[in-house]
Amino acid sequence: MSTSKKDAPTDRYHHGDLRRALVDQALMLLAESGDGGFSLRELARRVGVTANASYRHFANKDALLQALASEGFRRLSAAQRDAEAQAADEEKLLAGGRSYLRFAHANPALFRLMFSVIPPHRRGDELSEASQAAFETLRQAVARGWPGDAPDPARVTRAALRAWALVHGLGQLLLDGQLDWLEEDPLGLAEAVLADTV
Amino acid sequence: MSTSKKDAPTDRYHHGDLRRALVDQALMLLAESGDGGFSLRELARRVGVTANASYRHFANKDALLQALASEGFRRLSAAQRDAEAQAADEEKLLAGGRSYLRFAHANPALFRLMFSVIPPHRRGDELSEASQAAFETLRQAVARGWPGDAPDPARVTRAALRAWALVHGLGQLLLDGQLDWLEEDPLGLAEAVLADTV
DNA sequence: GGCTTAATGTGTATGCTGTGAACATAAGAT
DNA sequence: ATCTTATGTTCACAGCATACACATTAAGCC
Repeated sequence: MSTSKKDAPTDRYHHGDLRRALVDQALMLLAESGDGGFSLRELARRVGVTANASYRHFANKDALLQALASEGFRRLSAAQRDAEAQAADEEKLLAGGRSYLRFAHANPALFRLMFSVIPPHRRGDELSEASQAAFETLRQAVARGWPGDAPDPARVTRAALRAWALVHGLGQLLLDGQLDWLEEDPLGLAEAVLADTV
Repeated sequence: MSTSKKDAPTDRYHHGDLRRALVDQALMLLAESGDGGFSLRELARRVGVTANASYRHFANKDALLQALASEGFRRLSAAQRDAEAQAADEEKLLAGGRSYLRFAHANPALFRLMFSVIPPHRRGDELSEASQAAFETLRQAVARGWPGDAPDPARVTRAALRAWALVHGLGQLLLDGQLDWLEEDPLGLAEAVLADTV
């Protein structure tokens, strides 16, 4: 790694790997600004490049956001699988739910981007694939935690939906600050409510 | 009611009741545009007034949105109370939950405005009051549906939170189009999942 | 009726945004 | 060395929220 593209990223006309730099900085900018205060121009400013440079790598702002959301779904799934792997059998589902809440809490703007800003019918291929994989992760967790055996697929989906709605609702209330006035630790409260019911 | 302000609202320099006209049109514009495509300028255009005229009645865009959100909470509470009043005793809670889902489904942008766009810590007095009253409506519904007697207030709050999270999560998934790929009728699906669990 | 004053709407301007088109520069192939 | 293609820059435009000075009207007082 001496003369390759990795080194000397400073003030050359060509950036080296602008696409990756944009995505990386965008994730940080998103974390700071909430997804309202996120602008392509500010992003370009941070990366040290002209506002329009990004258009060589992303068709428009939405395409950039889709790349970020896809990354988010991959990380969320990974976090879920990790959490489930480290939990005892009968607590795997709960552990997965907890990881969902923690992900939302740690990446509020990204979470909103993934679920609310870009609705499913506007998702491109990469994002569609990533999000469906994430739901499949949830579905399998529910299927594995099933009490009896030979679960009917439709019933599993229904149960997965129920679990998702609960954990997603808690996440939304948490992110929207709707639990703030109740206790000192909103995340703890959300996890407690989750543990009550799952 | 002949020569009073109610008549002849056309092309006078003074509008008559611009504030109300702004709020009314804003609710319609919100319903059309989703809350992204909502601009003060477009609103003013519709009401037939200059873009800046609104600043005589609302300090800024946010103040207008707060007025809309307040109206939303009042309507949501009213819908809940109506639904509960018309349901049998042991179905009141479920009926309330259903009305929550229907409200979300019928007023998606307003729903998002109420819960996500304006977080609690930025709510002004009017909005704070309206939203707290709405939560109180939910809490009381949960308290009245309690199986045993003499429920501990803290337990009631906790149960209310759980119910809220479920119904709110379903509402969010519904509005975000996350249930669209599963069935033909997303609202029906959400209501079915709700009925399974409450 | 006529005057004063406060309420309300208009015009103009600023700085932000996303994005299109023409141009400039760098890197690679021949 | 020259041509091509990928990549970044400049300039331009329209839409946005919003601030400030001004015009117009309605309401209160004599």
